Amino acid sequence: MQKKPRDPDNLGIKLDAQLCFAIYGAAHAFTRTYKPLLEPLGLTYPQYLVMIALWEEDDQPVKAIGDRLGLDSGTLSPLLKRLEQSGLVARKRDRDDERQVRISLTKKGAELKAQAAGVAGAIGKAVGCSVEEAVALRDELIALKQRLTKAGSEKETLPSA
Amino acid sequence: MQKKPRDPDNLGIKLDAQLCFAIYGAAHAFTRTYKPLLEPLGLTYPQYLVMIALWEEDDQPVKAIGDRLGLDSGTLSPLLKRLEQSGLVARKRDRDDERQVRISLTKKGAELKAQAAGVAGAIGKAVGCSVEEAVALRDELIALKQRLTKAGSEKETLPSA
DNA sequence: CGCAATTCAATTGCGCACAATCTAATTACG
DNA sequence: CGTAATTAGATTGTGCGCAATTGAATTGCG
Repeated sequence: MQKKPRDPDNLGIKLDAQLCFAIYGAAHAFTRTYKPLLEPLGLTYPQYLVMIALWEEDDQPVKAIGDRLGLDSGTLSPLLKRLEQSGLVARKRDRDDERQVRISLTKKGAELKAQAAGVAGAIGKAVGCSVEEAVALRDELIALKQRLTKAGSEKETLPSA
Repeated sequence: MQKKPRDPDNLGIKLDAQLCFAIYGAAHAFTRTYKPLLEPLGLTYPQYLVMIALWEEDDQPVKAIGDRLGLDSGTLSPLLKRLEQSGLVARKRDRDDERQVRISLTKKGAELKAQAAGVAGAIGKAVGCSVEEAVALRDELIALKQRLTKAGSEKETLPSA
């Protein structure tokens, strides 16, 4: 029985549909898994990602966070205000470049990192795979994202030409 | 040099964070890839998924579509109204069970399927992999989703016990 | 210096996601 | 039969995600 790859450049609508549902479902399953774990911390999933970015490097401008997460100011501005209201971050204009708003962790925000370790542990269980498998999955997702992003821009990110 | 899997049940916050960003980024990259392709059809990505479900099987109740996509009525009700306003679907109460609203394709909605084939082709190129690779990716995503969903419920979906 | 182009952030508007609540219809049970 | 429990769908409120616009600050260039 052959695998009849009769359209190498075309997934076919059936498979395309299945891939659609798969990535869509996986992403939502991920956020749904996180939600109950993050609730005790008072964070949503996107807010958690912002906090991770700040735990990795404190005192970043909005733009840098946006680049890291692939979000624009339309999403980040209100999100950061909520984090500020929660007392986790501070927002202050950069003295040298008044266009920029630098986001920094408050004491409370920095302390939250300890609790986040527990979240990571729970996710490890939920994903139900070894570190090696998690690494492999991470790399595949990154590769998928890069292929999609590359196809989308198709200009600036050319490999060598 | 060993791979020191010192916490087999714990991804570690570093890897957890990376996996977070990876799945988040991949999902968004996917929808961003679809967006310009679906715009000519007048569909958003979630609307496209609903249309796929209806192309596969016409005349479904809202509940069935929700189960297929993992969405509730809070999301689907307004979305379906927009599809109705676009003239792609019709909503009518089931005679036998007046609680149900059955969604069916209009002529226009059914005809749109032909154009969707072109979208699938473009995605095939964007994903930049063979049918076999796409199948593998799909299966991994489905497996990931199931592991996450299983961990979340931890009760009803037990494998055998 | 002076003005145009650029950059950063905020705001607005629309469309998901999802929890919580509500109404109406159906089913189950005594 | 009648009431309780269940089910389907809609509605409300909060929080993303993103395009488009706005406004302020900075940079570039003559």
